[in-house]
Amino acid sequence: MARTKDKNTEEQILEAAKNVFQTKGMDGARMQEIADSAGINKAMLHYYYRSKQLLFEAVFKNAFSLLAPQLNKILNDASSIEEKVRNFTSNYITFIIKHPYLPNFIIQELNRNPDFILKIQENSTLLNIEKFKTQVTLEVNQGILKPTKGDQLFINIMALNIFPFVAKPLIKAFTKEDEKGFKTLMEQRKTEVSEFIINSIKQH
Amino acid sequence: MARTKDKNTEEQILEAAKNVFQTKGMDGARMQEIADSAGINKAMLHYYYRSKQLLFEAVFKNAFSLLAPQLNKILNDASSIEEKVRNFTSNYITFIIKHPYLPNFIIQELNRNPDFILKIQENSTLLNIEKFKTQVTLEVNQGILKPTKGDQLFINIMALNIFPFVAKPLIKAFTKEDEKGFKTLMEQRKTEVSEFIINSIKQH
DNA sequence: ATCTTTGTTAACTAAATGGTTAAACTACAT
DNA sequence: ATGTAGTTTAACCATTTAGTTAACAAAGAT
Repeated sequence: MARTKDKNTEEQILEAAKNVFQTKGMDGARMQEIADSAGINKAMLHYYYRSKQLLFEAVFKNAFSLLAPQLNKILNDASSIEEKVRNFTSNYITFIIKHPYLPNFIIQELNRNPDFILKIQENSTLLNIEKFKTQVTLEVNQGILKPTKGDQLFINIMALNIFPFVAKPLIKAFTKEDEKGFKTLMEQRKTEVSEFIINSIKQH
Repeated sequence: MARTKDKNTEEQILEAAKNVFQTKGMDGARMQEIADSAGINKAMLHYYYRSKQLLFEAVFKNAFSLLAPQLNKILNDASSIEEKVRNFTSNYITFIIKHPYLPNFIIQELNRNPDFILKIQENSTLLNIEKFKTQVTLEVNQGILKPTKGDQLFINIMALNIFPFVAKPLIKAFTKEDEKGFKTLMEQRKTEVSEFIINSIKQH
């Protein structure tokens, strides 16, 4: 019985591969587990994607292209720094609660193989903080912000938004919160984090 | 020729295992590579540590026991929140520059197997932020700090200090800095981060 | 109807990998 | 010098794993 289901096999594989790679990583993932999870024969993985490496790259690019527009908002839209911080923080945390394994997956795999970032930089022109830095300098000169280094501010925004999800097990251990308590903390952060940042950089 | 060198074999293995596990992770590490790196026969790994799992756990506990005193400073010493933030930030960044793979290793492996944290919680009484939270509440009531949630402040301090090292490849890509430029950014952060935090929470 | 292309499977292969074993070597106590 | 306990090695083993193959099924195209 040929699987003439609504979804085509190639997409089923990608979906299954996403789940396995994002939870186990490249080294921990097994082709057999991906096949089982997709409900198909292992040979199909190679039929559609040739090798584990290529299947992994398909998953990775997919993940990154999901994340990129989120980051783009803070780098390249027209609003003020304060608005950007507020919007980004709220949107990003909402986004990650929907895709909990994403940031950890990307960071882990980039550390394993930093060359991956080169492949990504070819495909997307973003990943450039120059515009953001210029805007920070401008708002500092206009007296809107206290003296602030654009690159450090960018790092701080990323850190405050992304880190809690990456270090989730650590944070749960320290705060003694369960899954529900952790989620509450993260919901709080949608506004807490932007207040924290704005408080620090806004000229009063 | 028996290796009657100054360092005993067991320590040589642990040192080699540390290097391999911390860069490749549990799944990516190979026992043969650890043996080669230690300059000894693979059977010795099992002679001294029985299994890959146990060798890994020895490395992990070692890594964590190196990190714990750092975190302890901010949780359990007697200074004010402002002093704690300043000292911790400067000390922690210095510490991590010396042990660059450590935070990523711990975070990656805790995500792979969150139960590890249980084993650690048995051995060390630390990992408790209650004292820190009480102190924050106290300083808020004394009018030293603006209204601030202790647990969120703790997360923010961790995030700002640890994240840049965990996400190093991403940050290098965004800021277009090379290794040297990255290190300069991190050196700046020894004071930048504490200013950023103090600015945000201190009552003026 | 049958030929061809595409999709799918079970069985197989070669290499890698964690772990074992039996023999050999070292140092030291007697 | 010899026995003994601890240490080290080369060779081996069983299993896992990514990848291949050859045969088979489905569905259009002619």
